[in-house]
Amino acid sequence: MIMKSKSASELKASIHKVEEICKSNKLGFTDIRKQVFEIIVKNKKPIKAYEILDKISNINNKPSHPPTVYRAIDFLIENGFVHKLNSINSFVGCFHPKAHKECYFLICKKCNIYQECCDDSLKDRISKTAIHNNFVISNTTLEIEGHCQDCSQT
Amino acid sequence: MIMKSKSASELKASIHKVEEICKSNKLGFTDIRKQVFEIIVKNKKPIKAYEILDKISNINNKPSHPPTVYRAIDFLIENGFVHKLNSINSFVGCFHPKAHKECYFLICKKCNIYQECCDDSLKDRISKTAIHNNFVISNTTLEIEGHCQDCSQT
DNA sequence: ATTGCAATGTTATAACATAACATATATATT
DNA sequence: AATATATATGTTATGTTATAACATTGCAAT
Repeated sequence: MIMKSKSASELKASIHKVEEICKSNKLGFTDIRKQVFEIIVKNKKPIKAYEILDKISNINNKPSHPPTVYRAIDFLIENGFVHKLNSINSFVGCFHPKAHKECYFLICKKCNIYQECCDDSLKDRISKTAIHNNFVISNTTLEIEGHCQDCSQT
Repeated sequence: MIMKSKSASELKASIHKVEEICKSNKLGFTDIRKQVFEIIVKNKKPIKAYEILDKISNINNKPSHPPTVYRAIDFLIENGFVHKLNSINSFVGCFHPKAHKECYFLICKKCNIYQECCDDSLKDRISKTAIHNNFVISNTTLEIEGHCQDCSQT
């Protein structure tokens, strides 16, 4: 399943869902965590930590510091609300928080828009590959860089 | 196909093969590039840029600088002789230079040994996923982190 | 020999991330 | 309510990873 960008309503739903999950799991969805989460999910492209830092500083009219942002990001990743794209040191919101641990991404080098792609057969193959090697997976990074349809048709 | 570590002869063969490829493609396999390549392939684990920097400095008995190492790494990656593991900011030699563009990796968090894993059916699935999304791949990062067989049996 | 090009040297700094410790805020316990 | 405990945040400093920019070298082609 593929989505290219979130609509306003999807966005709201996404934020609401995370709030619910936090409430029912007694996770502190504090102001900063909420701010960071919203900044990430509202951004159309993967966003970098220091971009988040700037935005947070603006929102609160006072300079924030890197640890503040990175701690919030850690919390959000740990709970499956956002993902890190290692190949571009950037962060994206998860489309299906708690629905899965692993996400796979298509990242367009030109427009930078990403697509979260949770292909079951792909997931299955990766899992089989691990089993075949007696390997116990804790975390998978699959980032496919290239050009999306729009950007290929130059 | 999976390999856990290179034997001494595999190592030699690997270095020789790269030399041959460079010769026949008129690529300048200069001293520094060769040094960096050997450091990477001889290392049992993925190695970091600044570790390479230290080793280069020692070998040549004079301090080298980051750009020297990063340029050599760029050259080696461009030509498919080494890979970068984005999830751990480290570099590994490629077992099959020029035989393929993409490699997939199992990375043990405990012993740090990696396995290069060129599973065709996995390759195939990734390719199908891209096609299904009208996405043209230029580069794929698949890094599976977890525990290898030895380290699981604690 | 001089021009052009590829590679390297060198200095500085940008970009990304965390350690360590202080302070505050919330929650639970008595 | 007072105290203890844990969780979260503030703050300073620094560690780690990577590149920009420009100077220099060495070699090859005309």
